[in-house]
Amino acid sequence: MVLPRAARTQRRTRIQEEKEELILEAALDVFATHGFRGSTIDQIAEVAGMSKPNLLYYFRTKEAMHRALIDRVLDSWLDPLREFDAEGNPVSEIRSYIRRKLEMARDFPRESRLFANEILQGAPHIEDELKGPLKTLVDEKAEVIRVWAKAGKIAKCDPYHLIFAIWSTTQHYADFDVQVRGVLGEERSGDGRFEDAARFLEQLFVSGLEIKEESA
Amino acid sequence: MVLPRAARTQRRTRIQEEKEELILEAALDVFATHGFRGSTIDQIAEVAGMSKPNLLYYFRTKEAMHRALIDRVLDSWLDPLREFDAEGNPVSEIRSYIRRKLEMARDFPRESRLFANEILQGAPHIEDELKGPLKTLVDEKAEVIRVWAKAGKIAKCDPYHLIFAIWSTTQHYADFDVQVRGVLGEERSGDGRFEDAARFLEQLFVSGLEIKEESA
DNA sequence: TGATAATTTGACCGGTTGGTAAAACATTAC
DNA sequence: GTAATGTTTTACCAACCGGTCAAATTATCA
Repeated sequence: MVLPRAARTQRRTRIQEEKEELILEAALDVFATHGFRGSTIDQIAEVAGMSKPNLLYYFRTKEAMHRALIDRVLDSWLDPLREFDAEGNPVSEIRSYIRRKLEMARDFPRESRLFANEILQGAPHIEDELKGPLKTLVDEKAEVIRVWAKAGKIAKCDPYHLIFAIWSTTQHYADFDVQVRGVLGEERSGDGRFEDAARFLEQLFVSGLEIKEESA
Repeated sequence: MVLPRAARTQRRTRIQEEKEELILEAALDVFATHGFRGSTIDQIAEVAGMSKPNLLYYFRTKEAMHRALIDRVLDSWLDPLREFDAEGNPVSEIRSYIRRKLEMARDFPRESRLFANEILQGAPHIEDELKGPLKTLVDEKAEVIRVWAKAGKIAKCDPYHLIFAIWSTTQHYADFDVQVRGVLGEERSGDGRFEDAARFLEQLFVSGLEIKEESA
């Protein structure tokens, strides 16, 4: 008997495990480059190498696929920010946060674009996550930064906008990759651009947040 | 007699002028929030308040509409960078470039999202512009920055990545607006966030590019 | 005013879209 | 091995998509 996916309560088959993995991998490809509305189930099915109805056997709707993908990716996407350590040295914490975010942009550009597409289009599917878990996490880390600034360990600045700046500058290399490579030209479009970016951004943020001795 | 749009060689009617304006306005709305593939002609027609065939009387295809929009917007989008003055004071040039870009993010978020969508999805319609006029302009301004750095007027840095950083941090407030407002919360989602952002970014880039006296 | 050209509309078309039904096929448990 | 369950496919549907057509309507101007 064929049970609708949602009704299957527990115990997933080996095949289920494998195929769902395969599908989400394909879905990431497609959603990341075309956004939700611009993607078609047929397209995902083709990338996954299976028929559309077969795909719909594992995820009953396009929405369900997208949901599953977001859920899986969002968590790991926030890991670098979670690792941000209140006890650590402020400058090196910020420096390594930048580096980690840049590594993610380099190694997981599709994940970055998945969110970028989603947020650009008004975040219709992840509004709750934005205002919930994400906001909570950012609030927490912003407080850490605020305390650092107050204690005179880094320059006074708005911690939220600092976080936004780190997000935008690093994710830029994933989301706007075509533009970056287009502008840099063929010669500079190798992986070296990430090292150059890391060097520049670390310099920018580290000197940019240094304490200015106004009254010593 | 009804002439196909492309065959009309010159002399546009008042109505043509008005309607084309109306359509491009509506198209900007729709393309900016859904991307090219995610947008439908019906949708644009509805926003423009006219029937689909009527809309197609002015622009014969969806592509033509998108093309016209890109052409109209791209030029003005690059104005702030063009104003970047080699003769001016480096710090104040950079500062006012940031401010102008931030003003555009505030006043023309749809235009920003139109490009963001396009580039995010691989820039299928503007690849030539990226590698042509845009690259040329950036090359030119990057050279200006390089000379400034060489002359010791600002810190040594990769000018291309500096430009990318300014683009990404400022456009972030247009492209990722939902996220920014979600994270800042209701209280801080007023227009004040742009002033806060301006203050932070000017501080970041100005101190970040200050000369460090290593050997005086 | 009337002729002429410009604009607008409703009906329509072939292809694509998200999704379904049912039967064929494969796998597993006993 | 066989029965039960899990998986895949073929055929299909209604809604939507980009776009066409011809007729109806409106604006322009001699």
